[in-house]
Amino acid sequence: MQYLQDAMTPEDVPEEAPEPRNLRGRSAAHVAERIRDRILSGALPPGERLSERSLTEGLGVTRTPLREAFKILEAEGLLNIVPNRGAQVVELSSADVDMAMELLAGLESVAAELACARGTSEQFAEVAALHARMVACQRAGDLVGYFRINQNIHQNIVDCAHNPALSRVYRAESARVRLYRFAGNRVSARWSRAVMEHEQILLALQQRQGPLLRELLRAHHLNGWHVTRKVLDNEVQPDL
Amino acid sequence: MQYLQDAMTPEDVPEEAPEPRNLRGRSAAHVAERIRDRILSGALPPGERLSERSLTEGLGVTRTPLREAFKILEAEGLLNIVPNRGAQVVELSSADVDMAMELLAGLESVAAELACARGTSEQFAEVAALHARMVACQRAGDLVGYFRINQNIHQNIVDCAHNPALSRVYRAESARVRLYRFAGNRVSARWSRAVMEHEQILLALQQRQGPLLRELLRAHHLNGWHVTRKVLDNEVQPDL
DNA sequence: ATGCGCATGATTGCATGCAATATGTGAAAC
DNA sequence: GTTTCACATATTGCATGCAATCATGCGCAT
Repeated sequence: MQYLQDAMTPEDVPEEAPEPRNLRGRSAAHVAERIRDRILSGALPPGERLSERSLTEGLGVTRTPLREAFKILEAEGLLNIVPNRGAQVVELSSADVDMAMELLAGLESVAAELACARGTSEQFAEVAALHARMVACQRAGDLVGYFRINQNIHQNIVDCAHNPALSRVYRAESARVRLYRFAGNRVSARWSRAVMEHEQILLALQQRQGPLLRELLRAHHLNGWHVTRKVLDNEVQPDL
Repeated sequence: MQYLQDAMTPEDVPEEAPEPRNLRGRSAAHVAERIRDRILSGALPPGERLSERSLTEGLGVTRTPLREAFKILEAEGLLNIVPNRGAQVVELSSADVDMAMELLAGLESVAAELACARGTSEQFAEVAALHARMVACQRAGDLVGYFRINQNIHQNIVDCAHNPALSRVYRAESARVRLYRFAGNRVSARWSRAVMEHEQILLALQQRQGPLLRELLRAHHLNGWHVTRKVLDNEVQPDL
């Protein structure tokens, strides 16, 4: 299955918090974060085999914390570890992504009603501001910025539900399919429609119309994923 | 926060598949499974500190795979690892469990419509059979059996959605709160009502009435969790 | 040419050792 | 009696070494 090479650029990786000089006790987490960023940015593409030797040299740690990081990333669903044959970046089938998208849509629909019930107007304003920035990216033809902010908007809506467990699961599952997810946006016919849908979504959120928001998000997801799926299956030529 | 000491007895842990005699390459996963079982059975209670020494002796492995297992369980949300101070079983606050229950209810409501759309009648029969066994446990006063089968029924309904990602997330989140979740069932006044609700749920599932099933599951969850919460907060004396 | 078997080097899995940090204990000061 | 500090002990973090497994290349038979 195809995937989007450049869903995320290096600038997309938030610059890490000023690390404690000595990261004793945090090596594995630190390494996992570095590798996770490389996977999510596409620098380590699906199917890529991760050799312990090259990564220890690249990251300046020894094999023990590296192997611990592998276990973390495997638990997150980003790596497969095959005994005696090392780790490789998970490759998702079209069916896998279908299922993940269905789950994400479900999580968003759950979040919708909670967000309308509990989101603060500050949070809604934040979403609105992101939307404005996304439209600016669209106008400027900045695909990468558009993707990033789009992703951000959806996460922000989920966060409006004020349920950390929901936010955490959404974030993790979203990350798993990130590379596959946004290829549909390469079809620019979809762009303007997606922006319109987002405007409706924003309105429903601000007016706290939970059931409506739920349906809008569900429809938005289905629309977007339909297009994306066709691109991934090479039925439609992307505009690049 | 209180939790249920005996939500699961050792017999509850499915006897492991006949392991390959040599588990090279599977040590960490094996160890993680053993520790996970101990946490879910309550043998390792929330807050318990896990010393590497005692676990290596108890499990017959060395520290390297044990520490890898710790990382896996931390990623699953079952352990906290504090640098230089080892691992301990996660303790959830009342608010944490609230949020997790809200998420579980949401996941079930998403599953409901999918299950009605895609579940096979064999799967529905399986759920019905589990329900019958659960009622038998209720009549026999077998609390532990009742808890286990109840949990099983809910997982089975989710599995009817035929979405592996959804099933996986539901299983993981369900495990995280298992010890806290079923204390409400210790109030036997709740038992008969819960069984009645289950009968309605089963009916809606068999008749593939998605929206109805969704509402029934949501109500079932809210009812059950309300009672459980009061027990955990010591507002109601359990019947034990 | 093609496929198979085997030797050899590379890679992984895990045990162990050493350094850094935390913890426990008792003596001294107040 | 309580508190504080120093030291001894225990525990954790990570580097490294050895054994098991895998991958690669070559010779040999077909």
